[in-house]
Amino acid sequence: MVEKTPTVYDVAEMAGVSIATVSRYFRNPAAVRETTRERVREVVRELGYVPSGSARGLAARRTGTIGVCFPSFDDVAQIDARRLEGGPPVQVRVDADAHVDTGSDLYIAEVVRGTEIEAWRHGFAVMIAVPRGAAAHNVVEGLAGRVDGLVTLARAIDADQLAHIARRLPVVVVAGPREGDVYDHVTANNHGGMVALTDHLIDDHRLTRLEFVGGPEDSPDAQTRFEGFTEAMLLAGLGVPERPIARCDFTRAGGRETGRRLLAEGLLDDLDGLVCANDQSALGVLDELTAAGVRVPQDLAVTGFDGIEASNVATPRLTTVRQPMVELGRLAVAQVLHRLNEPMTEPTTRVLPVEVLLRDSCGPHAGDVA
Amino acid sequence: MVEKTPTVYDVAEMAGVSIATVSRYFRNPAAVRETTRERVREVVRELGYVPSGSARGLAARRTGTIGVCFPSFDDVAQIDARRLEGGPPVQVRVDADAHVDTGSDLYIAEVVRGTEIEAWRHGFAVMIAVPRGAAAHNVVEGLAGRVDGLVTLARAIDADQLAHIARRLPVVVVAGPREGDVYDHVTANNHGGMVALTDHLIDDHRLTRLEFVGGPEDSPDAQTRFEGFTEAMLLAGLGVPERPIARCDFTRAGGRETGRRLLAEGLLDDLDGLVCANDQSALGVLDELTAAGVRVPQDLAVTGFDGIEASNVATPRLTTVRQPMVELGRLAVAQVLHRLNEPMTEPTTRVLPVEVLLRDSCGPHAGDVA
DNA sequence: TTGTAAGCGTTATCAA
DNA sequence: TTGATAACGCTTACAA
Repeated sequence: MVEKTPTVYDVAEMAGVSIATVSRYFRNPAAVRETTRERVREVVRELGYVPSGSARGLAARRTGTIGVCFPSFDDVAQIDARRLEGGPPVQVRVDADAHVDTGSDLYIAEVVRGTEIEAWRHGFAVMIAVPRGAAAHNVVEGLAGRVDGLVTLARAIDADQLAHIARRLPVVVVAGPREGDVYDHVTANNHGGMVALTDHLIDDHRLTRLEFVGGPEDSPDAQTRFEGFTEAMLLAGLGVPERPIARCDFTRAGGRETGRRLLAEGLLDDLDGLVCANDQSALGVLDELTAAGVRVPQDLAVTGFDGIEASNVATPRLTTVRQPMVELGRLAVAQVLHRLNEPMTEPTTRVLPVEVLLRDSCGPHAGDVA
Repeated sequence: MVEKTPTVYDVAEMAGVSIATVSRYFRNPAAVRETTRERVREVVRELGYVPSGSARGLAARRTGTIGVCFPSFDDVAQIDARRLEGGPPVQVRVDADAHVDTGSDLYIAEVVRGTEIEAWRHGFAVMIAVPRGAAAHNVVEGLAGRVDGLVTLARAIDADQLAHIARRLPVVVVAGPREGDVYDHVTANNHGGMVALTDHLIDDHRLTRLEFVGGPEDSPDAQTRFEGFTEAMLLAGLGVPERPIARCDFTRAGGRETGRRLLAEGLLDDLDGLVCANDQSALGVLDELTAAGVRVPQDLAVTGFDGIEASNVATPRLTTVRQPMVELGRLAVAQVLHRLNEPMTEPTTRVLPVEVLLRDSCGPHAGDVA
């Protein structure tokens, strides 16, 4: 950003054409004579001209970008404190314990990736924003003002503000159940997946004493999965726990903490299996069980939910339910785009299929299923 | 987007103030009398007013957003083909083989996460775009026109175009070496990390017959790591391979393919260890070695690079070099913001420290190191 | 195929 | 503390 920023006027003048022609050169090159086009191209190169997205958006009344909002699980204060540099260029250390420090949410990363892919397919860009901290409202408002439509994960934006911006642009909620709202929803079949998984444990492995490790209290996904679990237990005539035997925050560190607690309190002694609300927490539980000498699946079955890559690398490989995370993101964007054209149709709810992946952490498979 | 979009004019009229006051209400509320503020607030709520980011950006000559560009490793054609819906709501299947289908690049996800965090800290939004397919140029141009500065991963944007847009806004390149360019660079200490890791294999484990599994030909990171490896070998007086024993594309699937090939061709028979250019490929190699009955680390040591979570879940746990991925993203944004204020200073190169994590895949540790 | 000109919805300067 | 008003850089009829 060294030189004065050139505008259409500069290009037009230098190329000896009108600004309309310069605009056409970018928007609809075919409508410009070959020789003219060449002249404009030359000037654009020479001047280093880049069209202003703001001016474009203002004039055309569309930004060509989709907003994506998701909740943050990182500790803001901690982020603030962590310094960016310093220390020796290379540090060597024995990483004896499988410590965990990544707060990265693979699930969100995949959904975001899906939104980017679908947006790209339609020539849209993606703008991401995380409403955390005191300025959360401003973050969302800024985002809303800069995009043509918004995809938001459940719990990222408070209901009032969401209602406010939904008056101005299409909003699609990912992974949240409809709660009396009027937005389009895209979600995975959490309920069905968990029922099928629990059925498998009960029917094929003959496990009867099962408990559920829950997620955050306010996670609709975690809640739905718990309901799927209890429904399957109920239908099998088994005792149904009123609540999860424990809750954790969907992170692996949280899972380990939970694992330690359950072990310490002897809560696993009469158990056949632990059904966890997501993969990360299941992996954490697994860490602790293994460390404590509990054999999985022989002594205790453990299952996850999501189908992140780590679940497929763990020992034992984790039986889980794969959510189509990329597809969730893609479909959400597709729906935003659809509603941009068809504003007045009824709000929709799309439920994407899931896949129960039977691997090693629930016991040996009698044979192929389904 | 049902109602007519209200503007400052509508708000101003309805609140009985000028548009300037409405603008102030948003930009600098303290400069508006409390009672006036209340009146505007009321109207904004009532009208469902959301300020236009485009108009804002145009008038203020800054967008308040940072662009982030990264290369795509997904197969575009495949993306296009994959359908979004259909199939049974739940499918149950025995996932006997540790198949791999996720093309997600954890490294990129973490870097992007870092950019978002740092941008957020400064009140900026992040716009992401992937220049893939035929319209790659347009994607980048669109991005460049809509942001105040740009962070790009190496290889995402072609040199000509990068030079073009760098005339208009600050550009910071992540994970690419300076190649005669004038951009700011942020990178991890690939070289030092690999030297330290290789030294460890040689000095502490007494391994002498080592080979390197490379990454994509055009990856500067992969190249730098290979050089670190050969340098360490050379200094130890060991035979230095001219080139990697194999190359793969940084994916786990690619690693498995490589593993199979090496096994089939008997290339591992006289080897002590395999140093891989990244974690994903190391995990893939590990998959195949384990399947073939090769014991790691007893028969053969295997190491990775990156420090993604899966490397810490694998059996054996993968010895690797952890890159500060989030910090790379954060620092890149910080640098863009810095240059926005200080346009005329010399281009900088920041090299972030790495951490060699000694785990199980290189053999038992004699004791604590460093 | 090209040009003219009227917006698009803000911010910012200056004056009141 | 508030108001007029001139940019800001483009798109898009409409006319030529």
